[in-house]
Amino acid sequence: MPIINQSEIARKLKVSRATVSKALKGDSDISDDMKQRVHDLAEKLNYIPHYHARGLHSRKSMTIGVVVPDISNSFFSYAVDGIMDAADRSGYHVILAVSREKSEIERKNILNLLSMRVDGLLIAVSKETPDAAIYHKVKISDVPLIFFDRILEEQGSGFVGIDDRGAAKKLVDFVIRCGYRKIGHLAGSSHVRIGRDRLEGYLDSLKDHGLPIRKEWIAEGGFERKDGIAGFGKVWTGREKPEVLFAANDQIALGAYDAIRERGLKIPEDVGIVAFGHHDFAQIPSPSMTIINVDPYLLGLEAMEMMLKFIRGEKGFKTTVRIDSEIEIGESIRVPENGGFRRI
Amino acid sequence: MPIINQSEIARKLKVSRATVSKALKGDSDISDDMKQRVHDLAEKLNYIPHYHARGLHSRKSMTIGVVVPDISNSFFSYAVDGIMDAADRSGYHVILAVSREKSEIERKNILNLLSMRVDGLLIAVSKETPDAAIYHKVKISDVPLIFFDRILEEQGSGFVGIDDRGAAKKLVDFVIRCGYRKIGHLAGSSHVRIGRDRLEGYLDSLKDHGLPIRKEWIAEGGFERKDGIAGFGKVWTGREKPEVLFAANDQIALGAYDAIRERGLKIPEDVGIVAFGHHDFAQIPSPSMTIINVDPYLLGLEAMEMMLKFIRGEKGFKTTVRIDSEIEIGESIRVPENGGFRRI
DNA sequence: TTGAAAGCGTTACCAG
DNA sequence: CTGGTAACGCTTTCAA
Repeated sequence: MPIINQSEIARKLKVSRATVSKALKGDSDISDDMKQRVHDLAEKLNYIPHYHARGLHSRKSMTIGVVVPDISNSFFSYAVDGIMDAADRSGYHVILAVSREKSEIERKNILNLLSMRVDGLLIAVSKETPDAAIYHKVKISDVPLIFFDRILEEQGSGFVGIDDRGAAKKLVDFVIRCGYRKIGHLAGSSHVRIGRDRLEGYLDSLKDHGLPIRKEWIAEGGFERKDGIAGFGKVWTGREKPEVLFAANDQIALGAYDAIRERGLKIPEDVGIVAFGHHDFAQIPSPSMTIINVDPYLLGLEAMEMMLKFIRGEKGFKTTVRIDSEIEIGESIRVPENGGFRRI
Repeated sequence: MPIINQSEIARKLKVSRATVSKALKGDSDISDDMKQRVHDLAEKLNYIPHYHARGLHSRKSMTIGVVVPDISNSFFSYAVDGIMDAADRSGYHVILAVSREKSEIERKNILNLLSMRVDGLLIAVSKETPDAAIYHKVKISDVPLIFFDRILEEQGSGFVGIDDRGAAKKLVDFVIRCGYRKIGHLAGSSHVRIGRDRLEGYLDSLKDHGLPIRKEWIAEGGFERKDGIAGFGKVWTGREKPEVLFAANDQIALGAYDAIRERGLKIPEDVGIVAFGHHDFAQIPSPSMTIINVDPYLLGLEAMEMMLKFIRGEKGFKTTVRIDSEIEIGESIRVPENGGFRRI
């Protein structure tokens, strides 16, 4: 038996459709008796309101479209968690689409969501060079657009992201406070924003503490495991070795582990490793690793909250937000026992 | 500028809405010239079809509702990946809802999805005792319902799950083929289906190989890390120790690791550990662990494919499918070098 | 307190 | 080949 509609109820009750509609939403000008009868019958006949028919009229879908590059990536799945929680609280629904890091799929996803008349779009752009045309389309269609994590330069849209530079600085500051002075950096590519920002943060910290910048201890490359292996090779050639290496992400750290193991070196005795990441590192169990723990859940929460402000037409809020991070101390470097900072 | 509609195009072109509608979907009885003009203007005015208005008429949403208990759980995020891929191929959309393992949220999610008039419902039930009423509602509303991974006894619905029993047997068979005869089991709770099935598979294998069942080497408990610690304690008390332990999941295995480390024992020299899981174990890096690798992606794929058969009204397909698993060999047990089966 | 009618964006059926 | 009209399920305004 397919789901019935209001007309059906109206017919059985020999009243008009309008009466049923009003009774169902508790409109004050329907008698309590009528309301009761309508509700009872609705329950009995298993009536379920038709969300989109309602939306057609109100021109609101109470739905936010979200596009992420990859849902199996724990970073994004936590972010989506945060997004959904924030949406829930305000009675919004979320429709999730996955772009698989392909801008073509991203384009289709966005078009679909627009077709569904979502009230807003929350997007983490794919790694591929984006299709600017689709974003132009979004813009002229007046649908609020907010980017999270990955930004696409598109003026007039909001952005919520991790404070990479600040976090990197925070982590290196910590390492320095642990007493280390010789700190290298296995950087990612400086063609990518996160690569640049993390490198900048590292440099900020060194400068702040009056430490020299030793180019031979900075290895640029990619963000893959192999880049970690190669990077370690580069910074480990000179006469003087760094005491601690700051890896720009988990894959690079993993590669460094490989290289270290291969040389018969030990962590943290011979060299310490700290890395940029979040607590659900897929490959390196975080308890054994000292990381700067970025919180994707919080990022999702903030992104959706910014969206809601946007939609409600609030004024004067910041349209660019950067999420702060916390240090999680693992066994990959030696931390002074009584330095007064077991947990930062 | 809000998104325009067909009427707008019709007005500007001084033709009827019907003509525009037909031209846009390439109906054969519209002149090529007219089609061209309509398409051009649509493009120019940034027309985007209204998905739900269309659905209102066709009474099809081309959308499948999916409910999972937890999207940050990599098992489910991979499953959702599979679900979305299969849906995509057939032009279906997916709306994802997350129940946070709460049956009350699950109930709301289902109601929402029904309100959105999804064409089908794909559900992994939450751990809490389910609200049977909502499933009854689904049933009488004629919306196709398929459970995946976690089943709720509800006759007439499809189910796609992991073949836990077969997989457990396969893994223990492998351990036996490696030459071990003393194999214990850190079981979960036998009140839960997966606990029972994995235990059964373990027993199946022992029986098949004519090995005795040693009750003192089977520890039942829960599925948490602490249960792994406790379980190891139980099976490690007797005079004769097992050579290999089969843990019913990753958390239990992790607990066993803790207990083993605490006693100063070594893996795999003193005791081997194999476990039930999938390749993206959150806590134990899978390369170091021998596991029976279940594939959640495949599960999602199969579940959605069953749904599509259901919707298309195909006949005679199996409504219960169990997904097979593969062994992934890690360093947690010693495997004979030339046993002829480096990879199964 | 209830009902009639118009409208939301689209499609389908018939006429012309 | 094109257009008028009703219908999809619901809400809202205005009358009764």
